[in-house]
Amino acid sequence: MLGLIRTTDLIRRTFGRVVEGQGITLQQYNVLRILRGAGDAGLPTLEIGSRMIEESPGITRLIDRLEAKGWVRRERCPHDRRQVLCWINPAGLAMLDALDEPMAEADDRALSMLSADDKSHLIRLLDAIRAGSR
Amino acid sequence: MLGLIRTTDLIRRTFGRVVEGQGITLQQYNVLRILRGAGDAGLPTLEIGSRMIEESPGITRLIDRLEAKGWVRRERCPHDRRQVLCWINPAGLAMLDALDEPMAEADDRALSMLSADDKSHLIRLLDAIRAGSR
DNA sequence: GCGCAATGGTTGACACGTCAACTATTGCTG
DNA sequence: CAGCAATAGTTGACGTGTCAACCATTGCGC
Repeated sequence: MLGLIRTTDLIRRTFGRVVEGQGITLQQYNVLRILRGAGDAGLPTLEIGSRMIEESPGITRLIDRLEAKGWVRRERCPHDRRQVLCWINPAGLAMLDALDEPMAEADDRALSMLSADDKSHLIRLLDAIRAGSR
Repeated sequence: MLGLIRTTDLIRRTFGRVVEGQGITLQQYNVLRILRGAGDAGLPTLEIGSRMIEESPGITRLIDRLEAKGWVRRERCPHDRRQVLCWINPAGLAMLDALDEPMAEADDRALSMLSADDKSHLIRLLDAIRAGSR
């Protein structure tokens, strides 16, 4: 239990330090990654939220900040005017690209001490915990 | 990586929900547990922080709130007037006691899907990650 | 077509976590 | 013993998570 929390905090900080070089936080990075994956179609606000682990109010403000920094564009959807679609813009894409390499390295380093077997076992155990904590 | 973060978030919320019945957060609960363990000797602020995973400013304010709710007493240490000692008081102890049982149950439930072997394996893997992320 | 519940978001308020800057003490060093 | 670095803690500012309350828009049922 405690080990889980401590380990995750450590990991989060490690990756946070990688992205902060670009003046961004880990959560903001995650949102941008999701938007990059969505491509030209864009994504409604809550859809982004559901791909993270967060409640909507957090998402709204997260995107407020990304928009203020000029990495994201938002527009009310014409078909369903309740929705607000979000896109990553070129500046955001460029910034993400600059992080791809360092993030991949950090990823390697973070789990380099585990064998492939260890990793898949870890994943199975974590999945089991989540499946059981319904 | 992602599994680690998702699982921990889930766990944190699960335990958070248990303690919120007493009008307390998980972090506040952790501080009180540490203070209960310290007994009559009390603990200096930063010592509490080092047993959690947090930087000092967070601790100061965490304890501000605990003191405001009447669960903790603070006093400047006479021997080293830089330090501020903290003690849990009777009201805090009573509140903690009320949580012992539900927390133990939640603990059982949270990991009930894992065998003893699985648990020790998980702990080993997590320890390995922390040891390697130096 | 009207009424109303459901859906999609936003705002306000509060608890954290973290960084940087600052105060108060200690205690070492010359 | 004067001076200064190290230690203990606090304050300010900002990003993030979460709850509750709220507004706008849709779309279903009658």
